[in-house]
Amino acid sequence: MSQRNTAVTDQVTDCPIREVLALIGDKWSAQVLVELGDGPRRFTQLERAIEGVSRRMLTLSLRNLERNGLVTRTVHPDSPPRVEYATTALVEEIREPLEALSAWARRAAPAITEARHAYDTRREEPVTPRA
Amino acid sequence: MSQRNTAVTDQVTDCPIREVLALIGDKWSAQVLVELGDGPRRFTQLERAIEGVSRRMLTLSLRNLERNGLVTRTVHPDSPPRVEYATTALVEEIREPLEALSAWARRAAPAITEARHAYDTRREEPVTPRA
DNA sequence: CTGGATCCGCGCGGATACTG
DNA sequence: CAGTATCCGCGCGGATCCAG
Repeated sequence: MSQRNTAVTDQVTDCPIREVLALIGDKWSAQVLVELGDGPRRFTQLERAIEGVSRRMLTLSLRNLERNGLVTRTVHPDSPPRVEYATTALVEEIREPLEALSAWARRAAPAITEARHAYDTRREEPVTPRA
Repeated sequence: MSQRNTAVTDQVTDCPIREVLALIGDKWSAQVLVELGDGPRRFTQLERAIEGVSRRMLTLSLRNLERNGLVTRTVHPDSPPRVEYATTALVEEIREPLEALSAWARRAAPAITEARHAYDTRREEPVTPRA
């Protein structure tokens, strides 16, 4: 079974939000779901769409999503091989809150940047009074 | 500055959902926000409420949340020291989608467990036909 | 009580090469 | 095209000790 696909998921505690993170909280899975939101995609399409992902990690992410019932994998008996991934009904149920979080991220970005700057400068000044 | 509090956050790509994960996608931050959802809490209260968290990670998580403007830290000049943490208005805006995700996690749990089981057995049988 | 400092293991994830 | 196999660095996070 190569690389243990039970990696991210399985047991956590019993905090629901932790369960969600266990499902899509790794580096690429959430973005995969986003890409699949516009309809089924082939492996290479995903690879190109998701900037910076390696084939290895894309495969692992897709395997996990598939194992947890969030993504389906259908192999078309063509040559060259042709595999399509798609989201399941389970994912539809979280599309909306996920969109809400995305929208919030965009809206809050300036405030967050400012908060970071404020925090950082607030912690630097006491160290180097002048300079 | 000790341990680089820029750990999780800062630059990612430009996928909004990745930004959210960068903010609260680490092991404990989301759960901290959940605990603070019922009102301000002291450090030790959080430590006890969040099963399995170490003082170190709780501190780091709180520092990150504070730095990104999601949590406030107020020190009451008492002896022994008394520090209270609370969520900011920024967090209020995502309480609802976060709740939605939590609710979904609870609802979907059986389906996910079943999907895992189906996937696992489906992958084991071809290996050991009998046994 | 509320942390900070240090040490360290382990697993995520990147790079690369190989395959049906 | 759609993966798999192997190697490996690095950073997350746990354990422990110390401090105001």
